[in-house]
Amino acid sequence: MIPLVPSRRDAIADDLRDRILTGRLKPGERLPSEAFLAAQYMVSTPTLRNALAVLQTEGLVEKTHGKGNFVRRPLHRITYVGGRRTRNTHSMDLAPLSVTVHTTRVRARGHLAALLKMPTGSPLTEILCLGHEDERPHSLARIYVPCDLAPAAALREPLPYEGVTTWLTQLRPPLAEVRERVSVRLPTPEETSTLRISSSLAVLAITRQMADTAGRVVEAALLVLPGDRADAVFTTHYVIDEKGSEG
Amino acid sequence: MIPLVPSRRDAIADDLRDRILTGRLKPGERLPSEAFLAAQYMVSTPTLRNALAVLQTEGLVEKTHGKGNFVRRPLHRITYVGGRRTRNTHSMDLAPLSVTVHTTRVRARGHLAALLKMPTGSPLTEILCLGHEDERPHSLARIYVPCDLAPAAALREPLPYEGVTTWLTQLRPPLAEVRERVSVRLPTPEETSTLRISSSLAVLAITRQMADTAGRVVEAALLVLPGDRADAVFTTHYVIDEKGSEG
DNA sequence: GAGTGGTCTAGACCACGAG
DNA sequence: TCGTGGTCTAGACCACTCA
Repeated sequence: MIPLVPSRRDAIADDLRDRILTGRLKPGERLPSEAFLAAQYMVSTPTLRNALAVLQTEGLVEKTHGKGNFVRRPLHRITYVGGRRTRNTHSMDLAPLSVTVHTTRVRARGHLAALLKMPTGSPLTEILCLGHEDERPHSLARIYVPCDLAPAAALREPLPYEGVTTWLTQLRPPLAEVRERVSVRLPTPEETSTLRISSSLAVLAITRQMADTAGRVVEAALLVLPGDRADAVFTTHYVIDEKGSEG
Repeated sequence: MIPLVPSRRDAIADDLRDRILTGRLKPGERLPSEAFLAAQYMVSTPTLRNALAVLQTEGLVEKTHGKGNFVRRPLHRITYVGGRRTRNTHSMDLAPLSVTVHTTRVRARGHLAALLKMPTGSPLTEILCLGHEDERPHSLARIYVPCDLAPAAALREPLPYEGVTTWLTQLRPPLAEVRERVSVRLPTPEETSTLRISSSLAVLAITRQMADTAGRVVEAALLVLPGDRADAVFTTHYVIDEKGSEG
């Protein structure tokens, strides 16, 4: 299974990775040009480029056309905390990030309508949250709320992210259930440019559905967390119960 | 952002993808040879191979050295259900799969010891579960249990997967908490060959920690679910409570 | 041995970024 | 304009599978 003669590409990728991880190539630093590196490793440019592609999908190298290849300044790893969205411990989603918020009016369509259990065309407030870590985009969240629960008038003026979440929790009825579906996929071209990530860097996509005690879906959210900088944690507590029901 | 002249590679990938998704190329079918396709699209072989690489990371094409390229027979999408591991609804993990189980004795080391909150070197029973869908490997689970909770003697003879899980739930004290950490990463070379997936197909890696009412970790599990065939769902219910404590 | 994919070469030409 | 990366070519040679 493991090739006896490791490919030149992998050997070069291993060497560069090592130079990055041990700090011999520093975050933000520009790598020598591809032509130079190719000469140094005595390979052709396509081979060297393949090696860089490996490091790019690992999130270690960032390529910029016309400028050069750079050691990626590692972003802080965020832990998305699922569930536990209560009055005290509300939404730790993107906590250590500075988040820019943009709200618009949209209409439910397709998948989104189904998530919210509303008919197609229902008016929604879309809250687009883009998390930044010192100017660099980190993660993305799109939150959808039925209009009657989030009057757009109140969102005309920009709010900080915390403001939005507390405002939302105040407005809506108490939650009874949060359902979060986690999947892995490649970013859409739009996400690739918004988050400035490689199109080959997989993301954690979380679809969150929150329902009140009446079973009404009061919020749907689509979260996009690039895999090189985010995990998600879910904790389930059990009520000790002879019948074995869930906690 | 979007190139005005789409690359030949992407155009070819788009065309082949379309032929696969519309069924003009059928699951399991062998594609024409790369040389033939290259001639057909009038590109060089590396360009054609790049197009196939795109489809490979999307999980649509499976390459086999010396045999050819095949349209991947899509595996059923599995939904891993987090939490809710109770007497009634126990472990739906790999439900529709046939699972082969292999148990061994190992010793806790590094990350694993920390997960189990046991000193390095503590004896463990490792239960290796490989889920199959008609002969093809699907997903992978490695479950670790302290030896006193899982006498290896009882596992000498092979058990079906359901047998193992019910046996485990019977043996151990009632659970109080399940903690699941979800992350995205590329498969290790070992996982690549075990699961027969492309090394560029990202996987959902779930680290599961189960504790009893005394806070003892009675199980740690490392689950590997290839991103093209698995999601995970977590549901949190709230106890309505004026103090806002969690459910 | 015939046919297949896997890797690599040594260039060419284009597109982008900065001065 | 110059240096950079992005894409592509037309082959070469090796490794694997199957008859």
